[in-house]
Amino acid sequence: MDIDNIIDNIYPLPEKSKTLLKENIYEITYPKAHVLFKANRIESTMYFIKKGIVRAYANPGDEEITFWFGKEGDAVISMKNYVENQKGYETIELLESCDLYKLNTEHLRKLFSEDIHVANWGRKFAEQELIKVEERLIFRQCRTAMERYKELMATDPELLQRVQLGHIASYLGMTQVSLSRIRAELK
Amino acid sequence: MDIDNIIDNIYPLPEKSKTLLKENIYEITYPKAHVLFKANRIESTMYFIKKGIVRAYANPGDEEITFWFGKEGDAVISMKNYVENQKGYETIELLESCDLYKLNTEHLRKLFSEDIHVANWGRKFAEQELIKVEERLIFRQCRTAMERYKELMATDPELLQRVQLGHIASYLGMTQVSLSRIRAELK
DNA sequence: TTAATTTTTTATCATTTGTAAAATTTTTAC
DNA sequence: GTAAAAATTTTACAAATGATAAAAAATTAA
Repeated sequence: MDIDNIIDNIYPLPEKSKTLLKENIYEITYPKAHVLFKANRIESTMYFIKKGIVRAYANPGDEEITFWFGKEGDAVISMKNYVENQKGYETIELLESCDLYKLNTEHLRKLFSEDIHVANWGRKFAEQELIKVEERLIFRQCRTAMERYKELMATDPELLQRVQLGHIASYLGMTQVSLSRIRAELK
Repeated sequence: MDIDNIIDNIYPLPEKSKTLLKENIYEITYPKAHVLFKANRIESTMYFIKKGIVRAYANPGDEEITFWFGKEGDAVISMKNYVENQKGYETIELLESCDLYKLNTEHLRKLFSEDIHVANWGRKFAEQELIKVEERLIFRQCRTAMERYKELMATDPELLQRVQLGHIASYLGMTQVSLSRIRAELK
């Protein structure tokens, strides 16, 4: 998905504001397994995914907890980084080789304070992410592991094709063994 | 917590913008059990809590899923309502008699398009909510029911004093019986 | 206060999920 | 293509959690 579509899907910008925003964006390609954000670091970048798929995981203790997948059209940010300019709690790695649009968040913040259209674009962006996260939170609360898997199959079957099951299991809040058992039961 | 503090904690506004925003806000008190938002309705209000505590739940009728508690200083919105002007999925009810600040979201949207400071205030508001929701999402993923309960005790012990355990259990993704068992074990 | 209602706890048993280890399949590197 | 590594599935068993019912405790209302 190209950058004009990504920007306009969030909130259509007048040409002048869009130009200002795009001045600050360039394309870059990274190989599979590249790490975009490391936990406990302050970064001032964000990305949009032109092509590919990535995952975010937190690591409280030792056990990786995958809590997000991003694919074509999605924004990739480290939340604390983006919002508060503080150390992020997540690591984000590429699950496939990816074509990305990269932008500098300090520059973006400057535009927020100078251009009301970009400010509202940033507002819409946060609001849309907010809805997505809250819906995932509620969905996650759904009863059984089986129901959570079925729900994912229904809403995002593509994910199951593109991401290895260990990560899916973590994302769904169960062990890989549990997921495997559930899949066997559904055959 | 009074409205000036609530507004400024989100993002300090210049006096003129703050006046515009506050023109649109008034105080109101409702008794315990009053419902602020009903699921499947379009509303154009939001609230800030001056005093009291509320909960949001999805699935009214069927099995209620409590996914949020709000208390002094928190904003109360129905997400789909606020962001997309569409039917909300949650019901929000007062768990105590509450003093609230009420405002109209259509008026707020108008200010977003007219005043860059208010637009950035709205952006900051969404961003801060976003961090809170994502942190809850990750926290919810904590392995065992026991761990989730301990985590809540550590991060928000006050909640356990003010909210009945049935709601807490739902919030933590377990049955009330399970929660009771865990509490007994910890004595 | 007493009675009624709601909330919490306790007990039992069934089911689900986790742990560990081995077997199988798939992917990667040479 | 083959060997090594990684990912997935399977199995057996243990632990955690859920469902249900009923008792105890706490709260609310008359």
